Amino acid sequence: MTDEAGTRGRRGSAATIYDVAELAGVSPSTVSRALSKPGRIAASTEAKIRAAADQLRFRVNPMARGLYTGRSQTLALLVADITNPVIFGIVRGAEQAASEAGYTLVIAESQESGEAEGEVLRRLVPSVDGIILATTRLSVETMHELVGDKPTVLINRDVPSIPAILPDVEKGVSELVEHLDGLGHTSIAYLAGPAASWISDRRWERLLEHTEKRGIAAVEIGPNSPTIAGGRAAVRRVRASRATAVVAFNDLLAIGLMQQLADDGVGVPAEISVSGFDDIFGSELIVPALTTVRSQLESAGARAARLLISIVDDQEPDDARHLLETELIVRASTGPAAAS
Amino acid sequence: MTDEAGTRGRRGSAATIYDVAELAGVSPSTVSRALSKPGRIAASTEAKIRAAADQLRFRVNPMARGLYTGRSQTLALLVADITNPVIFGIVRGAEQAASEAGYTLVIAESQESGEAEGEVLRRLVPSVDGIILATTRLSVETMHELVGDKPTVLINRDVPSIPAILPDVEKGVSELVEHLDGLGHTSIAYLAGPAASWISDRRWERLLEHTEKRGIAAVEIGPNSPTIAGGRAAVRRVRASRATAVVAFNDLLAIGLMQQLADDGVGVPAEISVSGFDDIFGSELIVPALTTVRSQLESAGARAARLLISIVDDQEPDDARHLLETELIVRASTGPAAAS
DNA sequence: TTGTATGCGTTATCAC
DNA sequence: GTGATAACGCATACAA
Repeated sequence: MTDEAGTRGRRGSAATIYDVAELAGVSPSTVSRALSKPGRIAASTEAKIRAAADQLRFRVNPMARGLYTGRSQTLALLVADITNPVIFGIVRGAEQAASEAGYTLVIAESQESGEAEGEVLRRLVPSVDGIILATTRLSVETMHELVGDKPTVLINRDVPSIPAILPDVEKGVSELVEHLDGLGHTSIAYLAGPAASWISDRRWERLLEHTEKRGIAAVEIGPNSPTIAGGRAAVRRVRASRATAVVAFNDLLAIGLMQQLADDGVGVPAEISVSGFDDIFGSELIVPALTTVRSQLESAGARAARLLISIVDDQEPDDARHLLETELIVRASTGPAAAS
Repeated sequence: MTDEAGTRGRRGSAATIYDVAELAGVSPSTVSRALSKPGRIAASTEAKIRAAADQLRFRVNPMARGLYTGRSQTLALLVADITNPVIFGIVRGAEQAASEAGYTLVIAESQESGEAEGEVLRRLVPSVDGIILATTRLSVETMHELVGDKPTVLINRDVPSIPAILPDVEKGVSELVEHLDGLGHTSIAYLAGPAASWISDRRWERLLEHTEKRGIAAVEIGPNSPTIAGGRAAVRRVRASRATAVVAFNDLLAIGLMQQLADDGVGVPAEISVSGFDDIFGSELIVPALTTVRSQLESAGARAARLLISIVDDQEPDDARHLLETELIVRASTGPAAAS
């Protein structure tokens, strides 16, 4: 057993099936079969081939395989902002599901910019087998133009004819409104997300529905950048609205708002109640801890990846358009309405 | 100008340079040249070719190109835990630097497990041009065996003969010890990170150096899982040590410790001072806000990517082993030593 | 400047 | 069960 397993083909390049074939004394096509299919080959020669492959440290060249098969075993996940904690769950879930199925996940970020998103997508599309678009800002036409007929799954956005993983906004929002109603609030301000955010519109719609039903006043303030800075910037309009409770599009906005309120000496929840969406890392750290509507982001990522893979592999997509449950997490940032 | 730009080669597959060549009335190699090189071709034919390519929505097949060139224009970044906020900066910096240089970044996670890390790496290595290993747990031998001669850059770990981006622990730690000394602390506990963490050892070493110099007692407690749960679990040993100040390996540990101390009714910083490393999102949200040593993680990611690309492209690696500055951020979790 | 021929490493189709 | 051969799409060496 020679120690120099690095006896590669020529130069310093990696071993190919030709090298393995030569060492094992068989033909290259037999090597290919032995390493792809399990038992469609004589056990003895398969053993020889495996030994030779090990000795040469053979690894199949993904590009050669991909050129022939037309598949890269790679999926793309496009998100607006990697540093937004909401994304974690999605990323981790998608990454795990992808790698369990033997796929590699490429994560790309559009930096909250529609143009950048198009650019990134254009570059990525040719080299992946499928695409997950999380909270995209793209118009429907642009989306279709860019992805073409490449399998695509959406997260947090509903476009006809494109499979999607969507939250069941309904349950969480109804619980939230019920909670605020129970605390005596009669006027709620909704701090909206970005202008093109499908999910922000859905949240607002549901909120409006439930406040109407309960005879609570509701006003939409926005659009806002879905960041801490965005929340801080919105404080003036929030206070001007005289609402006794704020529902922010996401936790980042809510946290920014609370920080600025604290700086301004406004008590939360004594003078104004604040709540958000997503239950990000940090929401239970802040003081007062944030009341929020949690979505199952981790399953969203995993489900999106599994759904995409089933489409790519031409299987029966079993759980398309299944909704993700949401639930209210009550913490300390919401309290009884201030007597006005 | 026909509207059906989708007139592809055969079936529904994408257009190739052959299709473009036919439409433009030139040879495939001319198409290849026109689209790779800028001006090494007659302007008139180049225009024709571009028009044809646009009409057919031609996109070069990355696998065909890669098969020939041996390059995938892809880099891998391996991290222990995507959901750890420390990683954000690294990921974002690396992603930006990579995509600026025309590279795609694949982010993979080892879930804090050495075995998983090896597995992931084994799968990724053949399909990327280079690798960034952030806070790896792998042994030096395993690392060499897995990456082979593939260009590699380390973050937060120093291994002879492998380029690395390292923090200058010195400055931050000396400032921290000086700060604690100034507050009258005479006994410090270091809450260590995982057993195989190079960076945890460096922090402890430096800490020891500076406490010795100042005549302060120091004790290492650990190893600990670098998570909130790890911090909570360590509280008993921390209190048993009777140290008046704790320096945690990272902010997550520090936060967990503070949460458990709060649950136990121990005042921070009144009874014990707590500090961490990294200045993650959440550290200024918690109450009391966490005193911490910040590293420039975003530049670490970007620098690692740029360094790796310069190696892959065979350029002069200009800033190898340049250290990243660290600085102390004083917040509310550290205060005067309790009278014992 | 442009066209022709060849090879990158793999898989699938066809003989044997 | 195994070997020869063509094809995947692109980029280069060489010829024209």
